[in-house]
Amino acid sequence: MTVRTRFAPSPTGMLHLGGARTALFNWLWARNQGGKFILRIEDTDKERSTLESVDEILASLKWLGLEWDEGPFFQSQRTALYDQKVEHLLREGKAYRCYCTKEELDASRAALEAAGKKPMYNRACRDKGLGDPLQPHVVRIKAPLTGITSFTDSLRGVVEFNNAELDDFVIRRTDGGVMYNFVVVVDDAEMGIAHVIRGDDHLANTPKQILLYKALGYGIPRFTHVSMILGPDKKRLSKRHGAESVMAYRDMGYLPDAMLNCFARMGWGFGNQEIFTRQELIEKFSLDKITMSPAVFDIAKLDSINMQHMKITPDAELARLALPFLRKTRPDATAEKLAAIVPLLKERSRTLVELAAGAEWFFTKDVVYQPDAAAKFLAEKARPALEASIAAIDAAPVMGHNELKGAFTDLAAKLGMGLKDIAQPVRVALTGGTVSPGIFEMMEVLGKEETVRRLTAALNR
RNA sequence: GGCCCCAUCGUCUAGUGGCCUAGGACAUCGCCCUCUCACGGCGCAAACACGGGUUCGACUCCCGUUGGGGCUACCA
Repeated sequence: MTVRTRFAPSPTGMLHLGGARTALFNWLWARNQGGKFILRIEDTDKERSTLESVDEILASLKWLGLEWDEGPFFQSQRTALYDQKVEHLLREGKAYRCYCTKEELDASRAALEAAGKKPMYNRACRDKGLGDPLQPHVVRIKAPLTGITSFTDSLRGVVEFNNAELDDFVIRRTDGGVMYNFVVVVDDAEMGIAHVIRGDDHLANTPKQILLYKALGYGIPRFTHVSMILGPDKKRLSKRHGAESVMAYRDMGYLPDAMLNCFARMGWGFGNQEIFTRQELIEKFSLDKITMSPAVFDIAKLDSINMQHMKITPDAELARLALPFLRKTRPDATAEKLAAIVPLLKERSRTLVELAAGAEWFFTKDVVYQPDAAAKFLAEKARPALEASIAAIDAAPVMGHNELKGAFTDLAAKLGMGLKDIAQPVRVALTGGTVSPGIFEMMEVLGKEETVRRLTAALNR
């Protein structure tokens, strides 16, 4: 039987890091097992669900490359199925209509709480018969009062809950809308999801869902509850912690594969390996190596992983990915030109944003000198070095960085100065700043004419 | 409050009773390389939350405490 997993976000906001990791684990397991990955949008909350969120979530998954095989299915379009299932439960006496008002419920709950008890529904309507379907009502599940509901989590083993803890929870609202715990069961069962992988915030919901699986006559799936991702303060990652949406990381210049690698390493390990390609992740992923304790997201680690991935990304591909960032300041830049200098940049950039920033010097026509840099390295005393550099380049038979370095080393010796006494003025002349790739590599890609032009301009400024 | 889950360096983790003098990675610090910044190389510092058991032997198993997280809605 083919493995079918699903990711079922509710469109009430952006796709955040935790959700993306859950999606990744589902996707990885499906891919690893040669199964199907299904996308389902849980938009049963009419109040909070938005179309913008749907678009954002879809775009995020696409950017990450977590392509789904079926869907997206929208629960808002499957109400007929849910109603049919609710009626079925009602007919079988496994659910009942409840006519209690909000006020009655609140009062009852408050009383229980005051008495130090769990604020559950008092089950006032449980044994009143089915009642009038035309009167405003909710439908509640008739949960067992005693006994134990247990299930096996593939990471934690058997987890047990006392049925006395379970409530006669609402499965359909007064307005006819169905509730999460109900639809998730109907859909997972109807969609053939035999393996539910989700956040462990759903662990305590699971017994309720088991009740429903049984009441509806469905087989119980295998559950794997993955721990949450926390912020630096060990609280669940949220807006407070700054960037939490996947798209924010795209905009900060991180690679999709690096994001996946980072997500995977939070809560999953494969020996001491740190860097995984997408393909390796698929091949090596297994549910039993998932860790149970929550992980704190560390952007410094992401930076490091991203740099590693940039190094293994082909230059042309990296240029294509970085181009949009560079275009913000250099609209005339092309991927071809950028690709030529990517080798000089990829080793010293943690993100595409840094890479694009590091490429500025190549695309500028007139070098803009940073005041401090110019004052320090383009002062009058730099004139001999600069003039000698121009002469050396003019005389250079080839503009290869190795040859140039040799020529400049000889030059420095002849002038009785260190290479750095020449290099820094040249660097500032070439780029306007003091931080850049190696000057000889830059000269090589700039070419003799442009190199001399920039050095001359610095001399005549 | 009740119920459930979790607990190894600052962070992510390896570790499934002896292989642990607890390994790796990131970050930090130091050194080397060096035309700047990085990369890279080498190195220092850094953890089994606590208390009881079980066992010849516990990071590993059990119980408790503490800490953190989650659920407890006509949210998902």
